[in-house]
Amino acid sequence: MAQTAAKKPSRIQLRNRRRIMDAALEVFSQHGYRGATLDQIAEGAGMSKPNLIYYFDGKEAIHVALLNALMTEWLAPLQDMNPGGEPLDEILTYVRRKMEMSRLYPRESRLFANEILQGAPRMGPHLVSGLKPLFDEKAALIGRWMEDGRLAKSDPQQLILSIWAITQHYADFDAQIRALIPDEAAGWDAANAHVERIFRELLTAN
Amino acid sequence: MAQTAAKKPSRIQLRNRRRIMDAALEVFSQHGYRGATLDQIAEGAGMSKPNLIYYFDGKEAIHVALLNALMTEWLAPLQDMNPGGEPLDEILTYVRRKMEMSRLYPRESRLFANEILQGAPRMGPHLVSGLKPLFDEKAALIGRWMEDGRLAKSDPQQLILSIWAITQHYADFDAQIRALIPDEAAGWDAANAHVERIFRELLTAN
DNA sequence: TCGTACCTTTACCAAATGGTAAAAAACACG
DNA sequence: CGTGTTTTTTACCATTTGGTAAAGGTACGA
Repeated sequence: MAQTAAKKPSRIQLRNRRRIMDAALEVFSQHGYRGATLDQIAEGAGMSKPNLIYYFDGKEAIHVALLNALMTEWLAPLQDMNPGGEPLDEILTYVRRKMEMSRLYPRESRLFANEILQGAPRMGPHLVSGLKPLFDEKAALIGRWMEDGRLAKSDPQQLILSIWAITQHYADFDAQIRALIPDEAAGWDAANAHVERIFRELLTAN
Repeated sequence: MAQTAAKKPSRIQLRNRRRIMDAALEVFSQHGYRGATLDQIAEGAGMSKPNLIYYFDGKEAIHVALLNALMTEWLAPLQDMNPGGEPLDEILTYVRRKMEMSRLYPRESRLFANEILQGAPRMGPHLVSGLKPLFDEKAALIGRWMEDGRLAKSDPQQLILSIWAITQHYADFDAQIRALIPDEAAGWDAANAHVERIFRELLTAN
């Protein structure tokens, strides 16, 4: 049972698992859970299907492993929002980092979007146990900043949602955006400027 | 060939096609294209699978029919943005109508999101031929309003994108939102207020 | 009421898909 | 080397799934 991994993982194991996760991210993010096939993932990972199964208990196990790994990295920018910092800076920095993630890691964003779109069937608990505490903590922090008059008042929870909505949109709806704005040149610059402007105006309203 | 529909569709045909589209919307929006099965749709429509195929040429034909129907209704609010109206009102009305659509027709929003997420494989042409002209027209309109000093200046294309991002997020990421903000009571009121505030601040910035 | 066109069901099918069994190959290491 | 363990391959399999063939019902105008 390579999966239980109570022992030390061998070099080969490490390499192949990484390959699998990589290929799986590609396939799952592009086709969704049910649209992805083990054959596609196996081909992407450069190994046979039974060999996949040797490293992961099955299709669902791969997907869950991906989501788990994703969750951790994904939350870092929010986690880094510093209660001791300058409120506007902290939030705009968060916004910028989210934009950067959408630009650099669109597959991860789409994997997540796919899962949520379908009702988070393999992630519901994770949302509540992993994301919600952080969400509540940071919403409370922002709320305090607003109370202290360091930011224009608005609904902190809604604020976070709208940051997610706008920033992730650039990754998730990339196909649409490219169809509507074919000019790729200043694409990300215009997007970054606009998004920053939105939240700056909102948070510094008189 | 019931599908070519060069004749008058009978009562039964009308009724059954509507049933199928309804069931298909439910299934496709929840599971994505490949995750949906004809059996599920057939069951939802209350008929046998071969009977489905009698009314539509196949799985893909149903999906395409859905997307086509969706496109038309979906564009109405943007189409209604009136060049003769008061700019801020026109845009905020558009925002409100989009929020209303997310609240009332989340399945349609998710169907669309699913298709875009996967690269718009069955919709690419439609985006360019149907959506892009309208997008360009309205972006130009908003641009003129800004030039005339009737709205705070920003990037009109990005503005429209951000309206879509935020409003559709409430439908597409509903599962996440409900996990994070279980209090359903003032959910839509808070969302509506926040979203309106965002765009009001942006468009009336000094 | 009869015929015809429309609608529905029953019985299938080929391909795809997630997964298994077991033998063969590669490897680690004393 | 030789031997026990890890990794990979080959050959399958049961189920699911999109779709078809063809016969049986049903509505409805003449």
